[in-house]
Amino acid sequence: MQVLSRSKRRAKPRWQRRKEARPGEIVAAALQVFADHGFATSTLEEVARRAGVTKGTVYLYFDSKEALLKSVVRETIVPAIAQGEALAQSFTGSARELLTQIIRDFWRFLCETPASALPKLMVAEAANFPELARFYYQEVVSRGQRLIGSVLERGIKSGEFRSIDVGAARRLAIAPLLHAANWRHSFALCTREDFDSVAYLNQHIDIFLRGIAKQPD
Amino acid sequence: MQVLSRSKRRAKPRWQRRKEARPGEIVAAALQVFADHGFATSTLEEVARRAGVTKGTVYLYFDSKEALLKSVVRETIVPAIAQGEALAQSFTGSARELLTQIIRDFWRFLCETPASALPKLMVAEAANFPELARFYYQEVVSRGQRLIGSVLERGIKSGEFRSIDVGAARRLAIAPLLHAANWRHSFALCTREDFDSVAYLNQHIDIFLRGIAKQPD
Amino acid sequence: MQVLSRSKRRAKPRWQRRKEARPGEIVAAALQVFADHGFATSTLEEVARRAGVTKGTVYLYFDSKEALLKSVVRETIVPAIAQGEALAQSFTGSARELLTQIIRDFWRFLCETPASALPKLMVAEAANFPELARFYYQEVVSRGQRLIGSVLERGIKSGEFRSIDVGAARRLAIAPLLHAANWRHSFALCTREDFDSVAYLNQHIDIFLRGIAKQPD
Amino acid sequence: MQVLSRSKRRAKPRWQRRKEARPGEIVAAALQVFADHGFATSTLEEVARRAGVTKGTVYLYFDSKEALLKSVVRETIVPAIAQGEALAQSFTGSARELLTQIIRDFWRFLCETPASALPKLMVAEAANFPELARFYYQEVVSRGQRLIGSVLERGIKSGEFRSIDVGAARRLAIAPLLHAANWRHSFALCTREDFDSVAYLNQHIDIFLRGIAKQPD
DNA sequence: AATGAATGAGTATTCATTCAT
DNA sequence: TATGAATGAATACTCATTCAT
Repeated sequence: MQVLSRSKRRAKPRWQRRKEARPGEIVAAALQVFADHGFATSTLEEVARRAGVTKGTVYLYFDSKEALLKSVVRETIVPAIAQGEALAQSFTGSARELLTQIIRDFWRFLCETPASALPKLMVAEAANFPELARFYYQEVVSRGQRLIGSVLERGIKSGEFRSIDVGAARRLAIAPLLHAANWRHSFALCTREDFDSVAYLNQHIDIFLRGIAKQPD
Repeated sequence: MQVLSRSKRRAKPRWQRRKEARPGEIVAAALQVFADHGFATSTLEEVARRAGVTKGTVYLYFDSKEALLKSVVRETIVPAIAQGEALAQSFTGSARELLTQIIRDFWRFLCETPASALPKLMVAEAANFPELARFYYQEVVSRGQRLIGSVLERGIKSGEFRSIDVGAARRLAIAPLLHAANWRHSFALCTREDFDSVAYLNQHIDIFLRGIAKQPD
Repeated sequence: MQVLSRSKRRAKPRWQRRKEARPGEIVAAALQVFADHGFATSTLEEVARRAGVTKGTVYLYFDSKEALLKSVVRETIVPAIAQGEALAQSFTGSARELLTQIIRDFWRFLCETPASALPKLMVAEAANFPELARFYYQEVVSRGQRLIGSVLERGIKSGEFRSIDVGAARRLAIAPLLHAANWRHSFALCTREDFDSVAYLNQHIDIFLRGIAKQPD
Repeated sequence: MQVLSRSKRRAKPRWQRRKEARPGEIVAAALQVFADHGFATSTLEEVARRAGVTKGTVYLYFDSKEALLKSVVRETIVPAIAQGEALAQSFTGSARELLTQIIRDFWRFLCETPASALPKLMVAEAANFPELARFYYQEVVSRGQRLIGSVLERGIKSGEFRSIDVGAARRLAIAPLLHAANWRHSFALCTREDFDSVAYLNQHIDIFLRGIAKQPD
């Protein structure tokens, strides 16, 4: 009797209780799916399938499709910016080196993690979800701009950089990276043209640093 | 008598017959609507309303929502690239001046016409409409890259520019413009932060030209 | 001046005034189209195209799609029944010969004219257009039944036929013809199986006459 | 407390979960609705309503309206033909008796089950759905014809029947039954004329058997 | 008399969301 | 906790019908 009931309970559990692991898996799946099709075109069915659960389960952890998107944005971004800020605080070398470092870190983050899809997603959905856009703007864009801006100012003060318009330049430092991330999630899918990302990044850093340098190399 | 003649020359006919004007108006309306909500979220109802017609009329001129998107892309883009190419051919000044000119022209096109929404649209929908993406890539992106690339090479030959990686640099010349266009159609909607586009463009040209210059200014 | 205005008026008349011919052509086209796709699935666009006019012209002569169907039924059927009735009145031979003649005439009418599509059409649409069905029932079905019935009764009186149930038998005389017409407009389209209609008709007449004959042949 | 428990065991749950029962109910409802209005004119809304579900539920079980029609045809027909074939195999009496039996069985099937709508449906939609028509032709019409044909041949060999054209005669044996089924779903709806189906069937069997008999009764 | 551009009501289909199991 | 059957609102698309030309 015992044995039977045991084998019944254990042989094939209809589902697993994994309260802790689920949300993260679902968010990861959602990021992928949203990246592939865009938010509106993605179905929760596919998100669920990729997370290895069913539609209903998604609603166990997220209130709505939009809430899921918010979580995707939040969770994918949170770890990234703070790291850059910490680096800037503790860094002792030249502004030039710091800027290079930050750009490379951001690049690695953008290229080597699934986060590369976020810029595309946010640009596409900002108009549809203003609140989310504002959150992203404040927690990511704005902080990122301040970070880059502070480094530029540090370099101007130290005499490494020319006295440039920091408000514009901090955007210019990042724009090529966002462009590359967008590319990867759009035209890269339909061309075999190679985007040599290492050369591209080096070129950007090289041109940008020369462009803002006080003394020519 | 009065009544009859009155009803006969009605003050406002229910609709007008404007075969030539319609398609253009619908495309223009569609560009706006798609720019605002993205393709998937836009309804043909709203496109029609904004074009001053009814849904049925849209289908008189376009086979499907997707076909409408294609027309939007085609008609908004075609006139732009050719103009740049013509300029490059006829230009007699320095590469530096030509590059500046092309970037400014492109900027004006991107900022002062509704075309500014296209980069966002294409990045968002490329994965969903590979054929359209390929068209855009070939007719716009690729031609634009070749154009910029040829100017860079001209400058390298003439000794104005350093011997840079043209494949990467031609992207870097444009990336900030695309970034600004995307910004305008996303975060600009939910921040009051001013994006001083004139300063931004000048700064980009300045930094980029210094960055690729052979002799420091 | 005169010449010019003349050549203008005559060179290419935008359309022809053919008030008399149009309705018939449209009805004929409609019968074909309805026969091919059924009533609901047919579009007035196609009817018009096949009649060599445009949609608007159809509405010049017919109030609605349904009215067009009515005209199709009326015009295709009216000439047929009366002819049979006339034959019966003037016929002087045996009932057997008369029945054979009527069946063969009806068969020819059903096989050699576009009318063969009508039984299918009426069966399919009777529920949707009760008034039309009633009209068809009264003007075609009922009259046809009475005609056949009278011939059968004539034969019973004359001792050629057994004393059969005329109400049923008059249907049985016609059913195989209707079946063949339906076949032609349905399964015949998707099978290469040959339907030898001559043998089929002869067989029917042969079996039916033997079946109702008083004296075996 | 009361309120809570009340709301908890609600008297009537908004819907029931009946995965097994649904498809059959929907198919049954669809057959009725299609029979009433024809395929094109029927709405899934009405099918759903008659099945006691909502539109969405129909799509849970059937891919499209057309797929639903296919299921209707398949499920309504499958059980019918095989029964006749089995009878023919095991039957030991005369061909005459067997033929009578098969015709009566088919008649009962056609009159006492919802299947009576199928001939009308198939004739009406064959042109629009050739693949479905082919399926129906092969699985129903063709098998039915072979069945009747084999009985006729058996009777010819045994000397019960004359040496008739079997290809035509097997159709003639069935045509009156199909005609009656069509009648029921068309003109029967708009006439009060009584179709005495028992007398009709008996008359058909009587006439047909006499018509093919070798020796007159 | 004829056209065909414009309309707008109607419907199949999808999918986020709910909830009985 | 997990499922997935059931819902119903939303929308692309069609086409009979109208009417300005």
